[in-house]
Amino acid sequence: MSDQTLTDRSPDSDRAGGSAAFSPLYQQIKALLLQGLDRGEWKPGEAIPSELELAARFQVSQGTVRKAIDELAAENLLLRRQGKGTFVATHHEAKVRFRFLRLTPDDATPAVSGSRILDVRRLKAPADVAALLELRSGETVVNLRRVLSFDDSPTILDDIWLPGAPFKGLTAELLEASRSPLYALFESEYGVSMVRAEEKIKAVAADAAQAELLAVEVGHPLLQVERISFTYGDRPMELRRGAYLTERFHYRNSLN
Amino acid sequence: MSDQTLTDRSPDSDRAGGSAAFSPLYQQIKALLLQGLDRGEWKPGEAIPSELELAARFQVSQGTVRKAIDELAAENLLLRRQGKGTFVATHHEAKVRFRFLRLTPDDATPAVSGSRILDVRRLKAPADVAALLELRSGETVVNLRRVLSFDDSPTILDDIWLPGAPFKGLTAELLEASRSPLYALFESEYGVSMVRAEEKIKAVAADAAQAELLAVEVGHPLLQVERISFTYGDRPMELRRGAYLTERFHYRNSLN
DNA sequence: AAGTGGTCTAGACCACCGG
DNA sequence: CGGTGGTCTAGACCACTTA
Repeated sequence: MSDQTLTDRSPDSDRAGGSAAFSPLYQQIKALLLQGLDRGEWKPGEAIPSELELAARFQVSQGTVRKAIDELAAENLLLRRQGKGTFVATHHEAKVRFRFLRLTPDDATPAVSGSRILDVRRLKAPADVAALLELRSGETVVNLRRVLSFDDSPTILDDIWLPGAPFKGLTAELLEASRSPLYALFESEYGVSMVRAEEKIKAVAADAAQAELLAVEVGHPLLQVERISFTYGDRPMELRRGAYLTERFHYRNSLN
Repeated sequence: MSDQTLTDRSPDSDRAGGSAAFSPLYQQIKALLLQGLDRGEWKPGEAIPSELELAARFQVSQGTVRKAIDELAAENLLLRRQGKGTFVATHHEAKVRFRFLRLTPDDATPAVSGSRILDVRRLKAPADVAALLELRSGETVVNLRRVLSFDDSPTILDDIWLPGAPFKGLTAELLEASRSPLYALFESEYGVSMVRAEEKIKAVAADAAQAELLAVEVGHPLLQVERISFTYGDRPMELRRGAYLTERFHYRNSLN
């Protein structure tokens, strides 16, 4: 957060000029904060500077900084805590986990969960994966497959693809040693913060491989969830293809 | 919007008292606006009074009204249009329709859609339906079933339950005569605005009835979507059980 | 008591829309 | 041109946390 290149707002500049694209000050502040987050100036879980300090730094009023932070907080990139400060969102919290895992038990019984890694491989990205992750075809990716169980019954089959460069040194051992959720691991081990995701959902019939791993017959209906997760600059950083068993679980969603 | 019962904010009142629940002024304004919307003071598509007028009416500053409206706009109850005014959200708009229908063609080809009403009945609410619609068991409900087709292939099977009282006089003829989406009809004919919904999604196997209507074999995987829609006071006003064919469509979702 | 975010005000000015 | 929402400021005061 060194150089601050706010658009000149004197009467002769863009604001009064008319034709140039008009960008409010608070949007420029927001962009600067985003840059700071992206380059890791403040790490997940840490506090960013106070509103007054940022206002002084950017030479604007507290209200303008406030509006920028408001938007970032609404997007769940920042977390405000009255009396304490404003903090960078992190996946190292129980409540945040259900923001991305929408599968919920039909009855509210909390379930014991377990993860079993099937394999972790590095390979050249298949064309479809490369396209979705915005990689050049032939670039290295990490492919990770696992089974998630609840109360000892296998429920989720995940086929996860990650760009190779940011995830150097990701091994099965490392994954098995970690007890935190995957996105928390990505955050603390690789500095990759997942901020937003898009999902496409279908109902499909289980193929032979899926049927065996989930202990159902071939043809059994499965919820197929394809997710692309993004970091700060809307840069795709994970492709995840999941197959969910939905006998005792459902995918919940809110429409606003 | 007649009586305005804002909490006294003098030094001796709740704000300084300490123990009473503290509610910011703008939240009280928001609640008043919500009341006005609920009682139909301003109809969907109409403009609400300007910020300055509301500020004068409620004896607060424009900024405070603004913050109340900001939240209602964020929840999609109101729509701000610079230079024109603030409008009550309505389902009579193409863009709003895809806020509740999350099924999207895999390739972006726009599809011609058609609706066929199977039947419309009035009956005493089954126990599960009554519970979800927060009705006393035995109260009358309207049950409506239909098939939605895209490009002439049946794709969505809807089983819709509505509380009988607000939807008096709903008939198959009326539905078939209308070319607007269901929620738009509810709005203009029955004064019921759907504002928010919760969905629970599973993958299931088609039963005999579903298989025939959707022209697939029994056992074919279907996306089963149970939706409860709410009006202004978070009052449930529709239970919808849908079965979606997802060969050429998918359910899209964004995780923030 | 000091420092943080949260509320509220009053006023100025800008961007956009319509007559 | 007047009216609308949108931005920005400066300042006061409140609520909450920590020490």
